Amino acid sequence: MQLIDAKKQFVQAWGALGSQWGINKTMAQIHALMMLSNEPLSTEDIMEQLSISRGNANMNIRELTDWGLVSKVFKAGERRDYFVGEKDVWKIAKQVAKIRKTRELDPILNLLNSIKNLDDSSKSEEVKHFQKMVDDVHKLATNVDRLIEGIFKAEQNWFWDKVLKLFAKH
Amino acid sequence: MQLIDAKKQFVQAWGALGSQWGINKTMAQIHALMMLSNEPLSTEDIMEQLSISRGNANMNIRELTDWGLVSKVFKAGERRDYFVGEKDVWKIAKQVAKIRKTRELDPILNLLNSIKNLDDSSKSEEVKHFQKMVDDVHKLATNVDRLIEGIFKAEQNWFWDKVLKLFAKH
DNA sequence: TTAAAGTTTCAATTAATTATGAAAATTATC
DNA sequence: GATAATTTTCATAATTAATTGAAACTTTAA
Repeated sequence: MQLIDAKKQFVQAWGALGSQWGINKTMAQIHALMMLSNEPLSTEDIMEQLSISRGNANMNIRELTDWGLVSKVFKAGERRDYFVGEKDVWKIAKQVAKIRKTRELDPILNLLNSIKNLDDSSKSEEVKHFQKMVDDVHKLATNVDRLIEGIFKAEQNWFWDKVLKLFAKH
Repeated sequence: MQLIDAKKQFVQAWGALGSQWGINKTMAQIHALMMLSNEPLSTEDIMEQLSISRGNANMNIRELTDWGLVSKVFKAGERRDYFVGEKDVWKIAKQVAKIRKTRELDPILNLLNSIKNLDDSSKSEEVKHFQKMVDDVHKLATNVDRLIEGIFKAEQNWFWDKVLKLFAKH
């Protein structure tokens, strides 16, 4: 396989993966391009390589910048903006986890807290079951929350070494 | 708060969470209803509680059944189908992980394998960088794969006990 | 200061996804 | 085996999400 084809396949697959996880396809594809490129890319480069409009490119580059996965760089003697993507996949994963935790997990934890105390003190089976389910979900969500917090602090090698060892015996 | 409002909020939040992770909102809401209900629910019940059409209800119940999160039950003397949802949140999480691993992670791993060997033996910086990135992503994906495999085998308490202990010192 | 280059915005359009509902198919009951 | 109840299918409609492209805005440098 040629480099150019391999790149295309990677970009395409990254876009598809993003879509399946609620991330705009174009955003994921731009991210893929940025990961694969040694050199900073301009908006023009991205428009060309993905055959997309200027507005689309601009908006998704901004979104990636907001996520902290891409940053602007200045090229000497060049007027236009160039961008580079974070290349460390562990950092990328952590960053995505951090953002999604804040946006999605934290609100769910708040909601679960607020609904677990009902006025209804009837202790009916229905109420008891509801409270048990909410509590179970809350416990799992809290554990996931702590796991993510742990990941933020951990080093990649340390983390995988420890985690994978856990399962080695089984 | 009253039970009925708390349920509504939970169902609504579960739907929103699903949407953000590439799962049809209605499918997630039906799943929420099923989790919260002690009793089996019929298609009619679901149509009524979520104000959705029969076709929509039917399709999403089937999808949940395919995911192994809901099963059909027979009610004595009743002609229509009733459904119950899995109530064990750990099992639910494992099942979702299993399905998404198969559908999404495994294909990505295959792709990464197939693109890492290029005809281009030029050892240009460009080729080297590409191969390094693909390799890094592949390593991370493989570790995630193993983590999920481990989760399948582990018991909930054992798993969280071990994992959370890992981070206790830090 | 101005005009050319580059960037951003956003209303309008297009594309993709979901939902509807009625007809067809299936299943149970008499 | 006719019919009534229920489920499934799927073409079409509705909704939601993504994209375009041109105008407005900003920056640079002559």
